[in-house]
Amino acid sequence: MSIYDTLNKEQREAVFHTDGPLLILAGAGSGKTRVLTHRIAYLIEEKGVNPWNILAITFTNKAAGEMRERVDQLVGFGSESIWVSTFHSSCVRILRRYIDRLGYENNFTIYDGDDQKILMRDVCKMAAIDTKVYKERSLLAAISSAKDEMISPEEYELNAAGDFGKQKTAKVYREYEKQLRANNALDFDDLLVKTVQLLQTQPDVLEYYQQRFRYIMVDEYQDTNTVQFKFVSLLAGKYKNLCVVGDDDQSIYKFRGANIKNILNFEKEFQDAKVIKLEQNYRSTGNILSAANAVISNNVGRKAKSLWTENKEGEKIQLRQFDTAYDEAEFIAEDIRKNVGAGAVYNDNAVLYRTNAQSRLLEERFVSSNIPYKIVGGVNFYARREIKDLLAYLKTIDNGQDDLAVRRIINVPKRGIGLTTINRVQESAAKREIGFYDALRGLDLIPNIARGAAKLESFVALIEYFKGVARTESLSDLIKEIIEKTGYVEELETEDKEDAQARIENIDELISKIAAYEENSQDRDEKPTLSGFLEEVALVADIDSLDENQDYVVLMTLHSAKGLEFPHVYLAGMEDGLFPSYMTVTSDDPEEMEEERRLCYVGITRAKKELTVSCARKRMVRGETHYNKTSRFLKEIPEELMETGKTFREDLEIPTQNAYFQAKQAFKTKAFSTGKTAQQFTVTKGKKLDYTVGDRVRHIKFGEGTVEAITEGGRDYEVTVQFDKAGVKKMFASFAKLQKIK
DNA sequence: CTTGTTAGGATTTTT
DNA sequence: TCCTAACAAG
Repeated sequence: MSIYDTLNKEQREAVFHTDGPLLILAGAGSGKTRVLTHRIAYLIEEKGVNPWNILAITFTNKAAGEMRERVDQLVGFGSESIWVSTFHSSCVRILRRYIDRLGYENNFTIYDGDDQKILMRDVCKMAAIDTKVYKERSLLAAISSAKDEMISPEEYELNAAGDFGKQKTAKVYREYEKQLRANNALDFDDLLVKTVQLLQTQPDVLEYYQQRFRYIMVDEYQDTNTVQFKFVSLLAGKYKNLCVVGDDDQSIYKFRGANIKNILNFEKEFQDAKVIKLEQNYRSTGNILSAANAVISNNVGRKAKSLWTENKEGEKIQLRQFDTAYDEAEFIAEDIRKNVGAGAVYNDNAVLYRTNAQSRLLEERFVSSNIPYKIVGGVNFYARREIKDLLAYLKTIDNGQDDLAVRRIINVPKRGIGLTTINRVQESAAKREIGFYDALRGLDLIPNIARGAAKLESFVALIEYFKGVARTESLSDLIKEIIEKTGYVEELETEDKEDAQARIENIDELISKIAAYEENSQDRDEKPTLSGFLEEVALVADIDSLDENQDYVVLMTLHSAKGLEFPHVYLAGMEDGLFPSYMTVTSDDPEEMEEERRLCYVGITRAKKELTVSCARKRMVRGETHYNKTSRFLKEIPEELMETGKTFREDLEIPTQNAYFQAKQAFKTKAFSTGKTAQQFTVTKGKKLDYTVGDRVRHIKFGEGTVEAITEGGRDYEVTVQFDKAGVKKMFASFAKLQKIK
């Protein structure tokens, strides 16, 4: 019996078809990862392919890690020399070796969205563009889609003839590119664009990678954009051993340039491509799958396919409607608690929503219900202020050409270097066409900075000192030295007590991430370098931090949930205007609604055993109360598949723009809630706390600590606790749910 | 040059 | 509602 016997007919066909182009259309839950991993195993074990010649591209680092792990289990040895990585990190690896051929230095830095925006602001200032008329974000969006389509600034300009707005954009695009180059920096899109440019212009480099990657596999193929497709087709151009796996029904990144034509064009670009459909679903119950099929069948533009399953019908889909989003959150928390009581672990449950902002209410509810949870998304760890500051130090030490980084930290912590001084340096640097940091090193050449000169000099001396440390000491020592010498943490502490603790924790985490990086490199027999660390850090997504070994409920957006599965799934906020989003509802492009529906399909098919969909009649959005109808997607699920609780009333559909009605509602709500608060007031206060000053207590998130003070707040007790790990926190007793220890 | 105040924007999704 | 960036005052 071999490992391939457990596959079905189509899966086996896909695994055994090793040579020549192959397109696998894999429906949700049809075991595509199994096919990919078994295919790799088959290549190595049966076909004698050197692992070194295999490249597998996934969407996230997490998926890459999992794939490697699973291949590891199937293959005896050698899996470590397979390249399994994301598009972006593959490109970085190639560019680090060869980008000097395009006139960059090999230690280029990578700009994230925030960096791009700062750079764009400077560009607009320079080009005298009013950012009130042309927003940085929309300019960047235009440039990004141009890059996705591999349109250069010059081409963009040609296309812009006659269109004033486009001409402006073209001008900005050109200047933006110039600045990036001057900073020796690439943005995310550049990583792909420059790699393709490199492969197109350097025959020997192309030849090398074509030889090396004789077998290429691409996961989540439906979400690739034009430049990614070009990258893959160049690499596979010689041997054509390219296997792509995708599902057009799960294409949810069109807004980011994902090009559905890549699936359709595949057979054109690679003639005699074999196409295999995987249509048996192993993940979900019959009811869940029927619901998913029913919803997605409303889309016109899709490849015909029919997913089926041998699984049992299972539970009906639970539909709940609530008065407010608070009620919804409360229900979800309680229901999860019920699941856990019935034998599930927290990890079996996931709550999915359309926008990150929805996580807040849920989080509050989970804290007060003592349910461990993890929120994926929102602000990336490496995008936090304190982390970016420290990374800017590291970047400055590593690559003095990154002006953005230098300017970020020149006065952080405060050194009395103000805007006027910085601008003078900037002007002088621009005039002489040298970098900001280089200008700092030749201070005497800059006019009118007599007063600031001494401070600037000591800043330069500090950086030069760090460079020395970087040469002789380990990375861990370097970061500690930076924190020490700059007094960064002390500065934080004096600034604001509330935030400071969390920020210091983040810094500690950064230190351990650096240590982990050093360890990992040593395991791989690589030398840990500053550039290496910065590179790794630039490309991590929040989803990568999900850890199956920890038991928590996962909260995330539908987009982040792609590729994951859970026994119990909650789709929250199923309301028109939220999901599908307001933008989509008001748009006159029907394609957008189809994409939104695909997103819904992705959400439904994440569920293995039980799916709960919920909505609220009334929801606070940016401080305003919105009255939403139930989502049109709910109406697309056949009624017989659903079960509604007592709380659901479909008849009640509230008009959105009726001022009188809203006023009436608001009045009612107010009247009602005052009464309720008064009640709560007595309840909470009447209830005595079972701990007092000096007692040891436990908090769900912050761990153990000692109560330092208890004060009577407006309607609740305010408790100050010194936590062992998390520092001092102030919180409301009824919200914090502290438990006394012993 | 630093600090405090205010006005405006954000929330559709992210490597 | 909350956060950021721009502006004004010390």
